[in-house]
Amino acid sequence: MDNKEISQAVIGRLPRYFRYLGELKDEGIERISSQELSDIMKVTASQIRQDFNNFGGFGQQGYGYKVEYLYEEIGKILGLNKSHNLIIIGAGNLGQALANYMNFERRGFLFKGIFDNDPALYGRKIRSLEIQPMEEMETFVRVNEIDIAVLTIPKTEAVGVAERLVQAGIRGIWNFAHVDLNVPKDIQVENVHLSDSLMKLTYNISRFENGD
Amino acid sequence: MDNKEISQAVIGRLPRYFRYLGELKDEGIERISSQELSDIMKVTASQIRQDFNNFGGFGQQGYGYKVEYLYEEIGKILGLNKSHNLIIIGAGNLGQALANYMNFERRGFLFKGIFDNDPALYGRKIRSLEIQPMEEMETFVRVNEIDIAVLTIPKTEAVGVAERLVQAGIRGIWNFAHVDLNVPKDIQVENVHLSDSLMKLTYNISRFENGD
DNA sequence: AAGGGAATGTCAATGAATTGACATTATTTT
DNA sequence: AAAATAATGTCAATTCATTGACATTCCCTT
Repeated sequence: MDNKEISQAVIGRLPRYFRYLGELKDEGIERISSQELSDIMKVTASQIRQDFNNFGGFGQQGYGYKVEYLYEEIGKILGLNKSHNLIIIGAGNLGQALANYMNFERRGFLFKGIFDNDPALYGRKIRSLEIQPMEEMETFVRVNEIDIAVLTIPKTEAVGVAERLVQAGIRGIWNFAHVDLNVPKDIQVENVHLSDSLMKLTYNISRFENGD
Repeated sequence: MDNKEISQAVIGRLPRYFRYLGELKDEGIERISSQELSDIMKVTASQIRQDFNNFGGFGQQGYGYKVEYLYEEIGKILGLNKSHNLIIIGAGNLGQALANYMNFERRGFLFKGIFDNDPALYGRKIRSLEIQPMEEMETFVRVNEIDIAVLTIPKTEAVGVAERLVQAGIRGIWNFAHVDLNVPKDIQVENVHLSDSLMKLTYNISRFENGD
């Protein structure tokens, strides 16, 4: 593998390529050119080739790309060839919704535990997982080799919990709390700031109303 | 107002400024310089000034920015001075979680209805809102002046429902379905593709493991 | 009231990302 | 087997975004 740094702009596009290629594969399509993919995905063919070439050539000149092979390779790049153990911190509405969402499991994301600090919830089951007290979080992470913690707790608690998770050896945090976490740079954080997303939407709506 | 196009890169940063300024305001801090904000937010002071200047000068030379004023102005830019009427399409786990999330209401996002096509759910209440059949969606949008539809339905249904919403006069779609919607360009779409986000996280985790 | 200090607003320079162009190479056809 | 075709891989050009530098302007103190 080439070890030059890949820009996050490129990484951000990989899941979308992966999704479209998966759909093409399911439709039984075996090969595709960057131009055809360009038409479907509404991005330039040049960008597609440029993006893929960051990881070495996946295609064959004069032929195009083999859909299944390309799909598999992008999956590997995204780390989807291995399974990942996750825990959810915060058994509120959002935490429960994510725990119940089956599609993640199909991609190798395995929910191993769910934690909360409300005693009223302890022992309650969500899809075969019992809600556990937060005190047991660290031990659980170590014993069960948890890679990823999903933070669905209020922002006031999030920073402290993140620190504890880092101490316990977590590798990545999927952060739904509306706060920026400050963790060592070898710990990956992916933020999902829903209200930020909603504000972008209202900006674009009102911008359009004001005749732009 | 200046009507030159503002890049989405800038727009994407506005909610974060807004959040930090809100916190500063709550702490009773009245003024701040781009350099101080830079230290807190870990972005360059130059970028902060450049970003704000897209909308005309908010600051005073030699003094800095008035926190409250800046907060209000960015709120206006983001369209948060008006309230927005929303409906949720899809009363599954995620739809219910969003309906129950109180913080949106505080910012003027008013959930007016929730729809599903499962008759077993009709009439069931989520926070004072009865789940309604999807057939009533279009009429409801028109009668209640709904701006924004939140799509929390499977991707197979999402494209068709989006078209119906556009016909009914929706202004924006907050799309949680894992599919790209194809709508007229005067209709705004903001995608929240959770699995894409999770894949970015696993990419960064595995990239780090492979000693990059 | 005037001068010094401080921080903005803005211009220029740099850096990053995207697009365009084309030589190269594999495939397919004759 | 050779020529024609097709589409990649890659280089160069362009566009866009970020950073740096500084003159200008405003506040605040004396």
